[in-house]
Amino acid sequence: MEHRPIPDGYRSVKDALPIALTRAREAVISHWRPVISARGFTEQQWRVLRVINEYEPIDISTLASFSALHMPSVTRILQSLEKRGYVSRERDLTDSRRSWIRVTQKTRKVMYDEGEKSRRINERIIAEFGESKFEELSRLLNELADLRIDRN
Amino acid sequence: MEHRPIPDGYRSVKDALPIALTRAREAVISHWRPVISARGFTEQQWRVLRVINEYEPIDISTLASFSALHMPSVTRILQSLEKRGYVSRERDLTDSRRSWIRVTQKTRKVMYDEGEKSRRINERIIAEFGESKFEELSRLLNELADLRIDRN
DNA sequence: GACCTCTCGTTAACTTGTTAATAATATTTT
DNA sequence: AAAATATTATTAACAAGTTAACGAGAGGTC
Repeated sequence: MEHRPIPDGYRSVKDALPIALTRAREAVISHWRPVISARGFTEQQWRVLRVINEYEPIDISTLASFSALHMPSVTRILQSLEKRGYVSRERDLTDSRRSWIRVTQKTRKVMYDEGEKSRRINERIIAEFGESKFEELSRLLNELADLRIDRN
Repeated sequence: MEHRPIPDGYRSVKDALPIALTRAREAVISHWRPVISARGFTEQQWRVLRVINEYEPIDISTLASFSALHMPSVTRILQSLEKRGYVSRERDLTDSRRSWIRVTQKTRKVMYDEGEKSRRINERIIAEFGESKFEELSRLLNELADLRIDRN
């Protein structure tokens, strides 16, 4: 593919931040996907299970926020996970709009079984990339995510 | 939401890199989405148009790679854009599996009309975040995306 | 030329992303 | 208390993400 000159004042599309973020995310996830899908979960389902496992009991809005998924996605994911026996829900007694979600024993077993493998994958990525660069990247990403810019 | 202690050796799920990347991406995109959707495009359609506009004529595999989208997505996006008159395609004469994609005059006009606004949004984000941090982040992201780790 | 293999792009099926609307319940206002 | 407003979660509709299969060409190999 030949590269043509870019008009002044423009940065090449390929250097756009969203594309760089997408590529980086894909590079990281690609190491986990085989493990996760071998267990019969999607990446997002796995994320939801990990968040519930860590913070249970948790309500659905908080779950969506912590796992960086939209509410409709979480609704669908929970329906699937509940049907398959990986999570349970319980209506709040004082506010019946709210549900409290928990993982089941079945999930705890899966988490325990995969824990070691996940940790190794994580450590290998960090080691290969460099721990200090990893920390620096995490810092920058969080800072960018928390940026508040007025839209005028 | 109360925070409970995390088992040893585990990093909190919320600190996972994919979630941080997703949040950062959302923070950036949220500034463009209103502008793009006001023009009747999705974020991905817009990305595809920008890539074609910059590299035309371009084949579909290269287009997918440059815009960080999967082939099936690009196929669907091109069908939609072609139907609406924003792109044209032409079969390669020597290899009839391949098509060459170009933008139409209609697209060039839209790009021209939105160019100034896009540039301002971009500059505001960079200014707010800090140009040196922006460059450092871009560097780290590209390096992470290009990491090759063996999967054993 | 017949066969095998590889590549380009599309289709299919299912899950998630995205936005808007909706139902049900809580809270606030008057 | 009645009415207006806000919050929690689900549903709906369409676009894109993901994986696998498929069709149609192109490129070797015999």
